[in-house]
Amino acid sequence: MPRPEPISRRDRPAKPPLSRAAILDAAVDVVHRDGAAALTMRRLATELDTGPASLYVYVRNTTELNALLIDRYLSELDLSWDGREAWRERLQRVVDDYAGLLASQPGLASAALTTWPDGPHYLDLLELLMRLLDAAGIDVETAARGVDLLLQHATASAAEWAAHATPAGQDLADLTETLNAATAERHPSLHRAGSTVFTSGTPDERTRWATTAIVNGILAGASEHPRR
Amino acid sequence: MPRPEPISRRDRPAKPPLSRAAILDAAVDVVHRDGAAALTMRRLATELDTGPASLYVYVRNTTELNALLIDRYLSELDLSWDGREAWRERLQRVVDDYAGLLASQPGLASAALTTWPDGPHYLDLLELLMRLLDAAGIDVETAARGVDLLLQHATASAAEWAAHATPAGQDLADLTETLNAATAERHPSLHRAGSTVFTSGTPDERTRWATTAIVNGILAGASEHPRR
DNA sequence: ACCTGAACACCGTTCAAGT
DNA sequence: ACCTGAACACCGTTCAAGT
Repeated sequence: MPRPEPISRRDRPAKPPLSRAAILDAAVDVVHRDGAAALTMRRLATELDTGPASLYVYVRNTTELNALLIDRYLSELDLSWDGREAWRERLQRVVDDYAGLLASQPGLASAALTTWPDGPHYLDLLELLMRLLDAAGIDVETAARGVDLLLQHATASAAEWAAHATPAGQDLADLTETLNAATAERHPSLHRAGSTVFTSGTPDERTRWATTAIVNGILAGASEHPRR
Repeated sequence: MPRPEPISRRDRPAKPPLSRAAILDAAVDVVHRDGAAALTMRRLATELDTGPASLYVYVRNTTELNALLIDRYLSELDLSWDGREAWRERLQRVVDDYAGLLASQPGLASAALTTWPDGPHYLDLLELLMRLLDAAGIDVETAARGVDLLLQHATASAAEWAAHATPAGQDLADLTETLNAATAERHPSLHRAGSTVFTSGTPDERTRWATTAIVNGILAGASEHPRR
């Protein structure tokens, strides 16, 4: 009896050896197909045709996996600045881009909130932001705090945006309903403001407004130490 | 044979009937004893001496549970303002308090990020913030956006703080290490700034700085629409 | 040395069946 | 009508055992 031909490479590609890079590639595939929420150690192991335990040889834990993945996604962003575009415009754009990137895959943002992305592209992002704030005439210490705040804002916005887009999340109607409970007696300011003030405008526009406010705040004497 | 005495109430209190309130009480107990990360539907059911399915009669899902719980915790905060304390000071204090509250129980903050707290005390918080920004001379629409941003900041700060305090989280050393990879060629600004700029100061102090910056940003002509 | 099967200790949510 | 046992479809992580 003839030994059966091995299945051709084309039909069933040879199982590639595991490596950090191979794991990250598979992670990108999973996120692309089923969203970041589907990216679990077990799912990733299935994808790589192995058991979950094998991944732990290359990745310390889920947190580290997420940190690596975000850096990987960051590589798709334009993080250059020729110095000709006004710093304000460039800053607005990179913050928008970063928030958009994190929001593009539900779950990526919430990972970014509890994880410092770790890798060369994240450094590129930090470098760009520091350059822009330096161009704005802001001293290094203040700039570092500003970068922190801007990234926090971008990440949190993306997380909120993503959370309310999932089926388990609440939607805007819930908040409006809550606000309708505001009475003229106990909550006069809210009552006067109406139940839609907190939800007017597009999420995009609201995020841009906030970014502008933060930048203005950094410029407006934020180098002073806050009073207790 | 005499029927055994029923176990006395003192030894084994009568199983109270389920209700939203009873569930929330048990949730507070669980969080108090084992932290917000331990608050799961199953754990809560065990606590209430029933099966997890029973909870779904009173609470739609985990998201709603968290929303209710945060409001419950909010009731412990002082949300009054007599108008004598300067608005800036009062604002700083309530934001600090809110962030502290969310950070006090690991997991509460990350719930708040993806969940609008729902209940009377959350309305009290919104009311106070709107009053304070009104006292600062800010128009209603801008104030609403400002409140949004301030709460986002408080929540995100608490989430970060809590995340890095858990065993699974990264610690500051990781970020410093990442920054050490910045070279004078590719990342001159970072290289110049040094690897500790992003981690200098206490988390508390950094959060206060950011709050001040945001307030200044709201004041500093943030009522203009941002340029595209 | 490198890799992994199987186990441990969990999850949220649903639904058919009981009282 | 109200409640729930049991099941469904998952998790992250560890470690003893295999190649």
